[in-house]
Amino acid sequence: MKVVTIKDVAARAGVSPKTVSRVINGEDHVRAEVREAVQRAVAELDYRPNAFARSLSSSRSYLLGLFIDDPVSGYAADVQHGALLRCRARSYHLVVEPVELSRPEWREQIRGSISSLKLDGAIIAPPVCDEPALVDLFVGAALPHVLMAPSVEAMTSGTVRMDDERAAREMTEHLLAFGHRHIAFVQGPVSHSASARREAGFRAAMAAAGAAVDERAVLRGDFTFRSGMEAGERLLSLKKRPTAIFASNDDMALGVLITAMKCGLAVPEQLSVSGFDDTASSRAAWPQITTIRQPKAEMAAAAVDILTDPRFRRQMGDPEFHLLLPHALIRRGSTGLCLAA
Amino acid sequence: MKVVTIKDVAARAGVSPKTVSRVINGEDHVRAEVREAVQRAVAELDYRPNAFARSLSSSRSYLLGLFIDDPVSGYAADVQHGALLRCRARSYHLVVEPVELSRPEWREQIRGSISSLKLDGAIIAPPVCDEPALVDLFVGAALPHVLMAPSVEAMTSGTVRMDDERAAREMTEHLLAFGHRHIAFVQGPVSHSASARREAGFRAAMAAAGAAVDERAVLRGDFTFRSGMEAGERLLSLKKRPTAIFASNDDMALGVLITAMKCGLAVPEQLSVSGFDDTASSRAAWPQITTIRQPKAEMAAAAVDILTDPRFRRQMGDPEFHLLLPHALIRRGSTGLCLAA
DNA sequence: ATCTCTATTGACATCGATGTCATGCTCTGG
DNA sequence: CCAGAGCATGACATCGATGTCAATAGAGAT
Repeated sequence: MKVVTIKDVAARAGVSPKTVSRVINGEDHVRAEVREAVQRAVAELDYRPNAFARSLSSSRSYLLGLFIDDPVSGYAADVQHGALLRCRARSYHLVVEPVELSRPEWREQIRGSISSLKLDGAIIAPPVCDEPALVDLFVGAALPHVLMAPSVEAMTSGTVRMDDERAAREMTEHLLAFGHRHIAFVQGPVSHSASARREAGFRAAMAAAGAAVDERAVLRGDFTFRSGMEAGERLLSLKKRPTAIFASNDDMALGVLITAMKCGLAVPEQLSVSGFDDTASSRAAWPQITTIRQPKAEMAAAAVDILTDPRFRRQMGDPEFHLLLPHALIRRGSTGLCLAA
Repeated sequence: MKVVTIKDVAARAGVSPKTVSRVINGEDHVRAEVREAVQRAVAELDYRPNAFARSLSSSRSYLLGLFIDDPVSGYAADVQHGALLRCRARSYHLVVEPVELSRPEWREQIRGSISSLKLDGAIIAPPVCDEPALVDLFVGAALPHVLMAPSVEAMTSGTVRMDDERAAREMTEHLLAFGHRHIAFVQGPVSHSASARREAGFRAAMAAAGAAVDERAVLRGDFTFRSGMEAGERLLSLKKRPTAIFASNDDMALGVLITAMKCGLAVPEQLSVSGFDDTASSRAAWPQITTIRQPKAEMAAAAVDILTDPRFRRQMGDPEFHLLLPHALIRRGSTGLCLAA
């Protein structure tokens, strides 16, 4: 169980440990031949730097934290995966920290990870990125952090987001283009700031097209499959039944779709259904659901890039650290021409 | 930006750093009043031990690794969540490491995490836990590790599993009890050892009931929704159409179910469908899918318990470290009486 | 030929905790 | 009343890397 240390490498290469350290960290001021000798020694001994010793002495941890509300969701999985791969490419590691805002000890837990693990940076996913008390913890600790899809661009934090409102507008226009006028909308939970933006986009597009929004056909959901089913049931039993339903995420859209099938409605012939996010649920259905592709993995990867960019610490306010990533409307089988009388 | 160290606490409590360390780590040989004084000082200064310094000097890292093939799947999410919560309760942290067996550098990456992060233990999820070359990396490093749902109980590793064969038998019996005789089976990929066990259970139950297995109605899938749809299409176009389809995981069962709806078949009146695992997909459908609840989070939590149990290191062969967790058959709407002529 | 100046290198202290071991104390029992 | 056991505590070295700074050597300037 012998552990190879930097001293062993130094001895083998005939240099001092400090020089080995320089080579490992890609610093300047090392002659090419010495560098090669060290690299050879590293390879021969299969040397791996001890991450803890390195962190202790350099006060960098090479660790990023991912703070997330519901780590079981498909959304979380995509975000985590994107962050993980980019971390690996940058020789960082990722620590996932579930945040349970419902339990009072969440502050303690977060402060514990920050100061115990000496995180180099944090990625804060929705919806907890909209909790000011939480973000303040990071600001207070002067810990670089990036908010994903936040409601506002705080100047003390980096941000990575997509244009929810515009995307929702485009989706609504897509439905309008098919001739739909009576379009229902299933809202997301108020705790997600994206909910409001998506609804605003829907209303803006309707208004621009001169189509009235039937307020009885605007229902609140909570981004779950079940809430989508419930909304679907209520919408389909309306006297004036909508010809299209725009659910503000895919899980709810799937719920609506399943409900439509239960009611014997053909999709998209008798009812168009559209979602948002492009999570697995939108593909696990038939017809597959027309949706907005949210670049979740890319957003997470961009967050990692920002946090590991050495310039970031000094320039949190730099616009370069407020990214807007492009979305895309993905046309699939669940939306089509309005065939209503 | 002042960091509180153990020395500060020691000074405040009027004792030596070593004594503070004893209190923090709950060691014996500290007078009650001294212990209290130290705890008071810790609280007043809001002291948090530096995880890196601790790891460096104690050669324990308080880190567990979770090695997993496809971190985006619903299965992975459940496993991870179970492990995460238990880690937190035990003051450990979890590092998730995706393993891409398809890329040649996977060995390097794993060896890097093991020796760089000095993991205290590893949880190896299916299907990679059945890759001997991978497990050998941990055995070779003498790193305690637990295999989840492995094909065999290696004596060099801990194991946590469920009885896949028996569960599959029970599910088959459930269908047989509804009067089904012509039952189709959708196999999992050969890379998952659980696939074979589930199929064996299916065949055993069929044989015990004297029901013949129609080999044309046994198709291979790969645990994805899409492969379930494809299997469904082929099964439903068979001349001798099965009255029940048992898919060996939920994603495929969902694919089968959707295909049945496309074909206009009523479930469960004209076709019973059952799945396995109790992942989100089994509930994101209508009717909801009858399935086997696999205790994924519990298995992961148990793995954490095993790895953090101080006795484990010396007694890997101890039967106590080979757990079999109970499953359950969850009856939902997708299975019912066989109404075929 | 001498003097800067800079590129290269290593000695040594340091990060913040824990392991080891020595010390002094209290308590038991003969 | 004292030897010996055991408890409570602290001094000091240590884990394995990096930061600081001084020392050296060679290049170029005068």
